[in-house]
Amino acid sequence: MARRSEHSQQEIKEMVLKAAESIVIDEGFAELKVRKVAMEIGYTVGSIYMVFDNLADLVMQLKGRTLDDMTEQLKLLPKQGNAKQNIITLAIAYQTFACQNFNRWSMLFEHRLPEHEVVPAWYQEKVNLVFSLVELQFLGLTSAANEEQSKWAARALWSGVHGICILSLSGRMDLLGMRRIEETVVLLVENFIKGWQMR
Amino acid sequence: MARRSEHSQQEIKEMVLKAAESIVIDEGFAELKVRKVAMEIGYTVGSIYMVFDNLADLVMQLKGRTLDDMTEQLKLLPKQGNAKQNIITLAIAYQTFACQNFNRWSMLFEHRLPEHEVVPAWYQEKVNLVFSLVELQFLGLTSAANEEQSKWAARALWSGVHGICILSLSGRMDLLGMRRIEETVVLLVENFIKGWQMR
DNA sequence: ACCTGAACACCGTTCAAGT
DNA sequence: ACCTGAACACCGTTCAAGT
Repeated sequence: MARRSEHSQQEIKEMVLKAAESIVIDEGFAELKVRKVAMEIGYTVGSIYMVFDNLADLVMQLKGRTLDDMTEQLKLLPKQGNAKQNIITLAIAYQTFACQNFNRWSMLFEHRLPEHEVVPAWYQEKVNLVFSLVELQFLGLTSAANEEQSKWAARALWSGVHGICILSLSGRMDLLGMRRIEETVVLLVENFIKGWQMR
Repeated sequence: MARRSEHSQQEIKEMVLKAAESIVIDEGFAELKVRKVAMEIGYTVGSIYMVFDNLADLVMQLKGRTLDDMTEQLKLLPKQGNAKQNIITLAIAYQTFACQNFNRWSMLFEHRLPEHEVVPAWYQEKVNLVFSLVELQFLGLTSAANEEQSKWAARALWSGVHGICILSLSGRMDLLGMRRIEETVVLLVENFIKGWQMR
């Protein structure tokens, strides 16, 4: 037994992440088990702990990848001169990503670090990156806006968009269907911006 | 052994809920275990299953109680003629409840029913009750609003307020402190209503 | 050095067996 | 009828032992 060396540590790490990602996508975050991942890649449980501290570590990496995918998708969006339209486009794209990658997206918020554990800086940075895309557009919204206020407004609105996605996609709102959710997102964004611009 | 009959089924049910509630409040939802509850009330694990189908059932009852407490607190709020002010008051009260009852409030959204299980009607009704408080105020906001549109706007905004609470209280936003969160909530509400009223 | 797999502690849930 | 507590299946994690 042991000493196979068929794959480098790096390769195993990648295999684990790929396998774990598939499980989350196909069966949901609740179905992600260390033993299942190990079996999937043809190794035993112990080997997972060679490349990850523990399950929480593995999950954080997965969450990071999900944020990367989301950021990439948001960055691909066509930009126009109209900042307001860009924000609406971003909001719809966020909601679309949440719908189309529901299990991975849910994982971002279902998973909580064990008590008193701090969010790693590299992860927080990825979160900030998403927010910054909206903040950037908010700066282009009105000339007379303080940069700090702009940032603040962007985060308030983006949290709001997120709230609609969370409550809608958890079946906690009865009005359903992606179409309806998208309309709700647009409603929030348009009215908020309207109010913000005439402050 | 067995056959104690010191408490009625109803009494045991109540004892279980009280004990479970304490555990969630003091140690968080993740620390809620059947064995811990049983020990707390001086019974054995099996007895929990006399009065609840399973842990998920027990948790749903707990969540229902939390929603009841929240509704009660929101209903106690002083009402003025000004619908806009009432909505702001409601939003701040929601955020305050979330802060002051963080562990119980988090449980509402951390807990997910096992795959394909439907939310019980009685629970959905309690959720709707919360939403209805905001919807009612939205009807008083402008005379020229379609009732359906009003309801829609109320749910959009309320989801938004919830989003701010979720992201802020999970330490996912760097601007911190309850004060700052409250200001963010007010920012979202005021601008949304401003935009909504001039549509 | 790399990997195994048995072992440990800890879950939710069940149910035969006592009173 | 009420309640026990041992048993089961299933977790994450560790680590002595092999190659």
